[in-house]
Amino acid sequence: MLIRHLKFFVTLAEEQHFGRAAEQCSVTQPTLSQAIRKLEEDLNLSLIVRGHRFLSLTAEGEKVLRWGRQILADYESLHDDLRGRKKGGLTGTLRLGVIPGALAISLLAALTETSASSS
Amino acid sequence: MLIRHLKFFVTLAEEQHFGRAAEQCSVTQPTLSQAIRKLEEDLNLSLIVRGHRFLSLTAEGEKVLRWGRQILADYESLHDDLRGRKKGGLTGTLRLGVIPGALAISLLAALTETSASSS
DNA sequence: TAAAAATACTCCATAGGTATTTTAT
DNA sequence: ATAAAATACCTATGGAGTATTTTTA
Repeated sequence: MLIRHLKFFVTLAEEQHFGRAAEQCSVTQPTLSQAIRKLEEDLNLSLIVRGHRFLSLTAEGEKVLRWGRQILADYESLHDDLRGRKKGGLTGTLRLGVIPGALAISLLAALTETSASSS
Repeated sequence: MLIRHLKFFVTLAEEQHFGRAAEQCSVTQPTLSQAIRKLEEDLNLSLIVRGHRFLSLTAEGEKVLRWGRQILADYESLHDDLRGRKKGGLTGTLRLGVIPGALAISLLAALTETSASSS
């Protein structure tokens, strides 16, 4: 799976239109269509409710959309980080482990000067 | 960039050894070597300090490692989510924007039932 | 009939394999 | 001599394009 193709999908979800999404990603409409099909194949589910126009995302598509955005955000942050652009504010990622029965929250990673994460 | 190749890189960082990393990823050593080179090319930086053995990660490699782990964690969470496995604890991602001069912290996204994010 | 997405095809980049070489222990 | 990574080479997959078809609004 190409990270690039996640971008196609997220753009499609925003544009609700294959042609406009393709244009925005600087690829042709068949290329974007094929990439979405490939994604569906890889994940073994359907992302889009298709008529002969774009209709909507499936429930699973909505899930994948949230995760796709997350992954793309991480990916873009990486590039910003590597290029030393910090864009004003400090941004980082925390992971919170929550133990439901115990009402305990363990803080697994803290914000560093630039950003940090751990598992 | 293939998400698969990020996995190669993270595994290599853990194993500190091309051969073992390749074996663990179920690919041959040249395949893994080539994939790492391709990553370096894509990102336009060097990830590994190479002698004729694996020596260490570069400083930039360490950065990429952190982000790679983050992206892979997201990717694996997606799969778990799609398959309805929630694995016990709830896990999510928060994004915190910090305004240095003001000592103010704005909470931009909260934890939902499964997980949520926003920008 | 116009617009949107799918289909059919072609081409080329590249992921991945096998075999081999190089070099440092 | 051995082990590790790189290199050379080959094949097959699939990403991306152009042209066309299909369908419905």
